[in-house]
Amino acid sequence: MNRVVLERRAEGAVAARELGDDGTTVGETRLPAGSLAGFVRERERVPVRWVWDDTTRWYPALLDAGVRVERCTDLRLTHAVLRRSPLVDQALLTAGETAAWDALQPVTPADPALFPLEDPADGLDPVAEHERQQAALAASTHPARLALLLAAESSGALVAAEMTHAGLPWRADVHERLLTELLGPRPPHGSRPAVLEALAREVRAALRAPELNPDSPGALLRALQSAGLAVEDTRSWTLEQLDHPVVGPLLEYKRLSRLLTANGWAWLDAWVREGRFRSWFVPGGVVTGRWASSGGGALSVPVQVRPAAVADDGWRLVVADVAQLEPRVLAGMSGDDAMAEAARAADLYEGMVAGGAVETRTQAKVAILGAMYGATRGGSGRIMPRLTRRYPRAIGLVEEAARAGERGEVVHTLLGRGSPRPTGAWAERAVALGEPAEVAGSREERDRHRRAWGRFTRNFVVQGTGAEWALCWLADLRNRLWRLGGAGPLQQRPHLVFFLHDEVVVHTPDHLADAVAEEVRRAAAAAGRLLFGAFPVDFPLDVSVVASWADAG
DNA sequence: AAGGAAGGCGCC
DNA sequence: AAAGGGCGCCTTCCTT
Repeated sequence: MNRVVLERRAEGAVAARELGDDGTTVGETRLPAGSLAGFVRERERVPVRWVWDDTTRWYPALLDAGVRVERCTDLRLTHAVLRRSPLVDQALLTAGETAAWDALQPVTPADPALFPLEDPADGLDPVAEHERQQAALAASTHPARLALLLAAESSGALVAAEMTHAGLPWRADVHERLLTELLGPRPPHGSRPAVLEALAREVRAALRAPELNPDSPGALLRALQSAGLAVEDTRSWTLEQLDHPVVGPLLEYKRLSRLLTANGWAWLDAWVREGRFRSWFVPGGVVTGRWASSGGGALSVPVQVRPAAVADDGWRLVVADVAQLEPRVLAGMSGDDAMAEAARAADLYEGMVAGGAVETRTQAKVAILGAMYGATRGGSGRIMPRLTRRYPRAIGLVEEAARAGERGEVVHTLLGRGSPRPTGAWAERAVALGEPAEVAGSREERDRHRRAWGRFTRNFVVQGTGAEWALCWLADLRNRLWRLGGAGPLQQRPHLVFFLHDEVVVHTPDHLADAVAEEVRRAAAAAGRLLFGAFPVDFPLDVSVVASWADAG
């Protein structure tokens, strides 16, 4: 399949350079300003991979023009992956431009408009960068895995742009009704809603602190202590342990205050337009490969307000999430037959009980989370030896990742995404043994940092490979949805509107909802095969076809 | 006035 | 024996 490299020129013109299979230029088209969308639409009739510096700089305008692309290489994202991958010879990526590619940031429509050719991306040569990346990939120790990662990462960039373009269907009227029921009518700017004000009065009375502002953690802590309560912080979890009349109203105040500040009327004003919630998804925004988001808190849309996410008339939401993604990924990447056997159950934790590793589901969950996060709250520590005997490869993999991190080494995901190098005095010690003591901090402090980094690398390999599975799922699903039909632009077909780590939401015409649900499952199975080949690890989904997101699950 | 740290809490 | 991963974003509070 040919590739076409797009490059901005002066005055809004674009150069499109066609590369043949061997990477040599076989043609070049110069496009005057305004003609790019038409060119891309035509060229898409024959399979092509677009190569561009950064999807956020090209794709939103194409989508606005009604043009969808099948595949791309996002050089900014693939550069970032390759630069950190321990499977790659970094010398092959090095050039005068490398630092500029390292520094390149995605853009959002909210960014101040850049004047033409003032964008740092415009000083970069995408053809040269693409050649360096292809050479590095070809020479890497696992070119097939890395190539899959680069393709998935780039597909993710397309999905992210498409999800922002389409937006998550959001009924402001439903949301406002919910706010009014819980908080009272919208108050004038700067004052508390009636329900919150009443709760604040109750809190002040219970603590005999008539001037208290319950939003001030410091003042609240002092008031609690003056009332004779032995607390060191004001977290909800701490307050729940207390027996005092203030606890009820204070917890309710915190719950509703959180709703008001995070997803209240101001949030609606800022983020919901024309029936859609539009935030920006940031592929590769997290070092592990998970996505970040920007604007509106898309990574934490509370269950409380999900009733407002409602499909259009004649449309449905297909909501799908993977049960226990990360333990399943751990079973697959470690090749642990016993854990894969447990993962054959719809509930992996029940599978562990059935396999005799533990007595109860709760034990199973605590133990697995402990193994993946490095936590051992009492009970988990006692179960670990049994877990290690029963699942030697799975537990061995995360333990080795933790030890490597503690030694200051880089670890990597199944497909080759590398962890960051540790910084700080303890890491320098780890690398250069025998340095003078007392360089920075106490021995205890250094050990604390070392163990914390071990917990990070322990989790990195699992979280990061989980993110790779999810990217493959998403990329395959995107293409399946497109093929499901329709002739119109994206928003008239089934399309993705939300993605969060192990969960997707598809907005689809009613009559295609069941077909979408089936494709979501097939895409999950395909992702499992892409990452783990024939190794038998299942990724069962919970799939709901609903009018409102709140009805899923 | 602006910026950042800290406390806190929502999501996976 | 103990050891809790990754985010975004709100308000308060302090510094510059």
